[in-house]
Amino acid sequence: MWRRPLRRPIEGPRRRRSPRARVRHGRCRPRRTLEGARPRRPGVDQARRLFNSGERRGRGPDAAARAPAAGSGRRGRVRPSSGGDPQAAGARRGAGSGTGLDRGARRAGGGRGGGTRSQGGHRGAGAHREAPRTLPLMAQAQKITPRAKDFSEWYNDVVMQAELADYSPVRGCMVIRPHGYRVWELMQQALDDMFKATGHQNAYFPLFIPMSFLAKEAEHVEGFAKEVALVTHTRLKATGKTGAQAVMPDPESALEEPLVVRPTSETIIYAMFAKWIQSYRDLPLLMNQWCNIVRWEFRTRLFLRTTEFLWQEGHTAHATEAEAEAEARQMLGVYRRFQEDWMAMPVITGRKTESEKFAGALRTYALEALMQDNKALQAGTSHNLGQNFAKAFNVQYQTAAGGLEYVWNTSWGVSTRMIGGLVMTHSDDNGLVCPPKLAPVQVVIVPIWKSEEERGQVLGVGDKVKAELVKAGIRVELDSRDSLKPGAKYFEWEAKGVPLRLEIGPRDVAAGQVMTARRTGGKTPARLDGIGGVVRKSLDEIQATLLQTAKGRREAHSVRGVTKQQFVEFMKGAGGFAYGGFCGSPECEAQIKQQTGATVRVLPDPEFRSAEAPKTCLWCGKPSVAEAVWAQAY
RNA sequence: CGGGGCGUAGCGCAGUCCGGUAGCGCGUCUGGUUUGGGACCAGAAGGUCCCGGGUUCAAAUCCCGGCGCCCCGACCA
Repeated sequence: MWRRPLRRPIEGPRRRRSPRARVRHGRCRPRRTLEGARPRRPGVDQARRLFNSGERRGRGPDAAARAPAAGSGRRGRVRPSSGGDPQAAGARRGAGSGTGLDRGARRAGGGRGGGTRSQGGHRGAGAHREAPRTLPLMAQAQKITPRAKDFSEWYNDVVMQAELADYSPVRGCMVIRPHGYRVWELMQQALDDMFKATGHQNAYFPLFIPMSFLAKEAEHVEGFAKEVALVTHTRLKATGKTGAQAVMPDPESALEEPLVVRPTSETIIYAMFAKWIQSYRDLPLLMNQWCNIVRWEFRTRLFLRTTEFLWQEGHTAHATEAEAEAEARQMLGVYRRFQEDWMAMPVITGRKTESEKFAGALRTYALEALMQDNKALQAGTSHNLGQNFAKAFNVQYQTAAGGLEYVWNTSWGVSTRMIGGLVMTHSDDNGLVCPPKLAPVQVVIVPIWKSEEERGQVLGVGDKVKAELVKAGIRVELDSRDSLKPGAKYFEWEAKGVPLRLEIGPRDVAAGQVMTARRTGGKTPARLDGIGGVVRKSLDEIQATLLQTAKGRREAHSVRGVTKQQFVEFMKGAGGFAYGGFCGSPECEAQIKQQTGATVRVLPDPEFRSAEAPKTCLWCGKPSVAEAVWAQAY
């Protein structure tokens, strides 16, 4: 260490740390994360954060897409320390995995970056942490906070330990790690195939949009004004100072018109459509782009809401309103199919109310899923934009009859936020549970041996099994690391969500079988011959089971025909989806939000409506104009 | 913008009140023994104690000033 030279004292007896302790606020706005720290209780757990969750919804409609962020938060997980509770056996979490994660998150001491955080709250307590107890200290690898204890913290733990993402030094922005990015790639591939099958083509439009473009559609600008990032200069200039002040934007490089970093691309895309569309023969124009988006969010959460996130935005132009409406509905259906068949996440589809629709749209349709904490997550949106943008950007076409008409547009999108939905729909206290169709690793083979001879045997069998599964098109890993015991590998792969594990030990080799263990529970032996078929079948069953389980849970947390009083209690209690009549007035909507925290998630499509249409508004008692589904939302 | 708290090894923290040249757990690296649900022993590496000034023979510790982060509220919704 070292100290520095010093001199004079001032002194005063002050206790505590002095300087720092104060914060400066100034900017401090709460941003992202939420979690707070929580006092830990002695001994057992230590740090944990809590946070509340974030409730905030997104702005507009498309909010769905937004993701969260990270930056904030969290701190690290708990780590070992004291004895943890010995949870039941299985409960503990995998060690290996943790490793990387957490750490990163919190970043370096400097603190700066984003990381870390959190600790703050806790502090004080010296008490906690007790001395290392002898027990199974080892085992204390980090655990995942149980869902029942703190859902938000559990979510962060799962994301971090599954190595889906990590906090970055950039506030509000996260890093999607390889395992998480693979999930996104699998999602992209499935969706892209569906988009192509419905006639759409991919293209790529600029990240930067002239600020004036946003202003062309009044409602649209207003919807995004508070969260756009601007590029105002084109170069830096050395100041001669050191540290963070060493460079500054060169005043002489200021742009005459700032560029907006796209919060969505309607404006730039329709500006191009105006150029490409001349006649009715050019319609419909069906396009999609996969890209990143920036929306300056304060409170961010990993995947659910981050300043920058990845998504896909489809944009189409049609000759008639009916065609545009059909397109918007069709894509909503595509999303639903994807979310149910691939993500195994049941959704309710429907229309958004005026106050929740996308800024600039005529109508917004959305998909809403119920998470395990009984809060709704908007998982995707599809908009019928009417002629709003066509008029703003002058997108006209000549009709067969020779007239000139404005086109009808649609836009629809889903984002990396779906990964957050995937996590909150299926995962458990042992970590991520990933539906087979989207699992980066669908099967992991864990060999078990004592002697070198056995090692050679089980690895030999493992290689053969792996080859057979690869041939069957299954994503499989053979974990032959010899630095970890089999049990440690189980925890690690469970945390990462691998649906099926095959254990191969000397006894199995002798018996010509392998032991199969499902992430969703249950271990059974399987013959080596025909293992490919057995695995395929198991994966299909797991996929189906996850959807059924999620559906059952959603229905168990949905209520219909409740009175106003019951509704209030429902929202105050466990929460979930509440179906009921709605008078359509923004006042009722606002009051409900204020008094219960719930909002209208959607005015459900026919298939989700109650057998008997509600006659009166569940809140004010006036005649109902539409049935609505309320819930507290992300 | 108000309130509160925090910044020490990759991560979690102790040490700060009462100045004496930095410690614990986990993780990491080596070697050996292990391996059917988170291994053990031994050894090792790893820190500009957020930054800048000041006081003092001596500063993680005291004083002043910055920066950064977290939580609550506000805002948003």
